[in-house]
Amino acid sequence: MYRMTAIKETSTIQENKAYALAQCPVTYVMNRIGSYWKPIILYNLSHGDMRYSELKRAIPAVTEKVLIQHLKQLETDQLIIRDAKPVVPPFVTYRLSAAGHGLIPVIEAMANWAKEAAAGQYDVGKDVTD
Amino acid sequence: MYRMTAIKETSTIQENKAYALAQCPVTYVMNRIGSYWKPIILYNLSHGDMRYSELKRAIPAVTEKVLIQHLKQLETDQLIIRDAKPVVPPFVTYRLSAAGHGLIPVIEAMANWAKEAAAGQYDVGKDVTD
DNA sequence: ACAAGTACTTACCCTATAGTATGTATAGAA
DNA sequence: TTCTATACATACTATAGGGTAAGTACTTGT
Repeated sequence: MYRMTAIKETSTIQENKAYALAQCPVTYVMNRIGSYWKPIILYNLSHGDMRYSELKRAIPAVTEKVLIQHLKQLETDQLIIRDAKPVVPPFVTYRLSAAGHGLIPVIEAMANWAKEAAAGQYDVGKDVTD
Repeated sequence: MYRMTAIKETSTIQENKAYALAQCPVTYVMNRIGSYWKPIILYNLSHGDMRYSELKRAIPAVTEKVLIQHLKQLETDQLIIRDAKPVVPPFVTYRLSAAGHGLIPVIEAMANWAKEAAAGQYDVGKDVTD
């Protein structure tokens, strides 16, 4: 059998992931907001509280199942806070928690990069010399 | 049949995604670095050029197939540059492109948040099981 | 009476991604 | 000669996540 690194011989992938997480701070972040939709949801909430239906309309490409699924996960991960008023029809708002607010610089940096890219700042062929 | 919103009646999901992309800058970013491993790869490259084998050792949790797959994709997306010296054994280095460098603030913001969270600044991770 | 709006839930399916395990070319070292 | 290292490639499988469609509870408006 081919000789591999020690960690692959003795550990499962989950254990490898735990190891990588301790070594790399970005890995830690990806385990929190590493899905496709989560940063998009957080981006929308960064402008202020939103009702469930507002989020739905703001992100029409996401299905209801996936949206609610991610909202639940974000709530469990303490990144957002769900506020449900006991009325009919339901009135539920979502907002960023303290930890969620802490992610705004990440989201802002993403938005900035997208705007720079859209403005053609990173054109094909450009290289970096440092 | 249940009455749905206009966009769902007339558009495919791909079209919905394209629509969301035009509306939301974060969506644009997620289409570039939206996988689990890409930000982790970029984080490693942000400290300097790396050979393929160095990346492999730096991120032991990722399999070779997935690593090379993402490197190819990042290269296609103009975020990294592959440099292969015509020697045996092969000597291939990867480095950030201009656009890749532009993403460093995003990666840095992620790393910062992780460090703050690890320092207990957001009181998360205590009652959350990953 | 019945549709409409709200915030979900659930069952089922399907595909994209990830993981496993192997193979390949080349040349110098042992 | 066989081994090792490099930087991949590839076939095959597994699973997690996402998509579709429909249902639920409750009340106000027509």
